[in-house]
Amino acid sequence: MTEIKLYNTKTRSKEVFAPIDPDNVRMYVCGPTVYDRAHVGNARAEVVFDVLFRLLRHVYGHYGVHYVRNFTDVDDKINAKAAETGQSIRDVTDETIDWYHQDMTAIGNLRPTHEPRATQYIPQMVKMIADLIDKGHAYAAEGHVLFDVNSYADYGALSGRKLADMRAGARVEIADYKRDPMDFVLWKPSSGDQPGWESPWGFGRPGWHIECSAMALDLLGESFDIHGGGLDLQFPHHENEIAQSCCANPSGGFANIWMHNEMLQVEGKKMSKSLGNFFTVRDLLDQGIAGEVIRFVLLSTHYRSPMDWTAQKVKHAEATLRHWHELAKDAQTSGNIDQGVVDALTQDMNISGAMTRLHEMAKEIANDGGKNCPIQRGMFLSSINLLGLFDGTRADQVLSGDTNTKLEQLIAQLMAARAAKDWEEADRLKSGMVAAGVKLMVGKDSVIPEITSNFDPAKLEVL
RNA sequence: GGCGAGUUGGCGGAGUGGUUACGCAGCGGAUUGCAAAUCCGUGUACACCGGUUCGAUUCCGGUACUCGCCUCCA
Repeated sequence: MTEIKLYNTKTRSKEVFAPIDPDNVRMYVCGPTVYDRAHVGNARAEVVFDVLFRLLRHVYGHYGVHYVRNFTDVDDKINAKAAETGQSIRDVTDETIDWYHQDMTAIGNLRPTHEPRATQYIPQMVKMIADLIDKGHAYAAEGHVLFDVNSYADYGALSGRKLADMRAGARVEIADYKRDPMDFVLWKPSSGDQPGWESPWGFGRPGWHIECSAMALDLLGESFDIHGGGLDLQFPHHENEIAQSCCANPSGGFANIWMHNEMLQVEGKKMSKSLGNFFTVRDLLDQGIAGEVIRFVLLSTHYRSPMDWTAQKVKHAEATLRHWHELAKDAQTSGNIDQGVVDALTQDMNISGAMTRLHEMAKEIANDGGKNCPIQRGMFLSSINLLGLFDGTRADQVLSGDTNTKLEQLIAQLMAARAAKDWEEADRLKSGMVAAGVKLMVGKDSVIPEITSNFDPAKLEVL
């Protein structure tokens, strides 16, 4: 059995991954709050854990891995969005979930095995909250139910914080009904226009943190293997999840390995709406950047290092993928994956190392003039697939039928001009297509077009 | 204020106690109607100051700088 090493935030070290049940490997990753399009930062986390999902499946078998990624579909941001657009809350969440699936598919992410919606798990949350009250870890006050952080000695262990330090931070809401400023909400009252459910503590809605604890318990059990998410969720979200789950089910232990991906910046700066460098996956796709290119860029930096999204990286990713597509053309996936690629991934997801191996394989194939054995090329393709790289949208798939026809026409003209040694006409067609954002690889008897991110179909029409 | 991360050749970006990462760009060459693409060759870098060591970019301590989280945000 291939041995996987993963960095565990909880122990701050790389550990050999030993699943509780190798026939039922369980992973939970915090999913989006569904009020708007996924941005590139969201995408980074999803891509990272998607590669882990693929690796786990490779090692433990396709049906032996259970990956849960939730949708938070009850949240004040959603309420605000609904009020703003005049849509119902359900319409907002349904539409956003649909967008999310489209965007994730475009960048080559597999669907997790379970995608629970928080609103489907209200009874489980209520039960867990009641359980916490029974066990003396939570208390009701003025329609709220709060978790008593002082009742859990290990509170702060994941993020390495002490309660006293946290209070000194003093950026939490201090309410009269809280016994400690750090106590956080498990249940809060809803007024008429807010979404709510009946509960022993009145009509209300769950706090954010309890959602994940309840869904993880229901779908994966009291203990499971991996819990993932962005580093910004480490505190307070994951800290609170641990407190809730470990207090409700002390013998379970909750997640064994905690994994956090680092944050994403854009051109050296924090991505923010005010700086104007905030963009969604959809924005990039609309700019003609292929989904697999987005994925490649997101995978090019180790998941535990901060990464910078730059236009230059997009260009490099396009060039590399173009090359790889050319080499893997007509290859059949064999399911045989290069051991070097797998080995790199088993070292705490050293995707750069895997890419290096792919570059080596590309060189071996290219050196053979493209006439090498199908087994080698099949392995190349299968290895690329392990990273999910050819699964997203490709640049040449975003073309409309009309554009494709026009492009084929122009290429036929170019070939004819070359055959007739009409260099003037050939140059005119060639430079025109290049100006439209089509990269041309002209061989002796063929011309292969590749669409770049600058592609503008309108410029083809005038040729 | 609290917690944490990082500093690698022109750029991106892995990794290691002693041997070439890799990619891109550049340079030289092959090929080519011209380009592009492709192929061959080519680069000896690890912030600074100490310490440990036969030997450190790689371990330990410190300095400087950068960055992130702690606040809705992955």
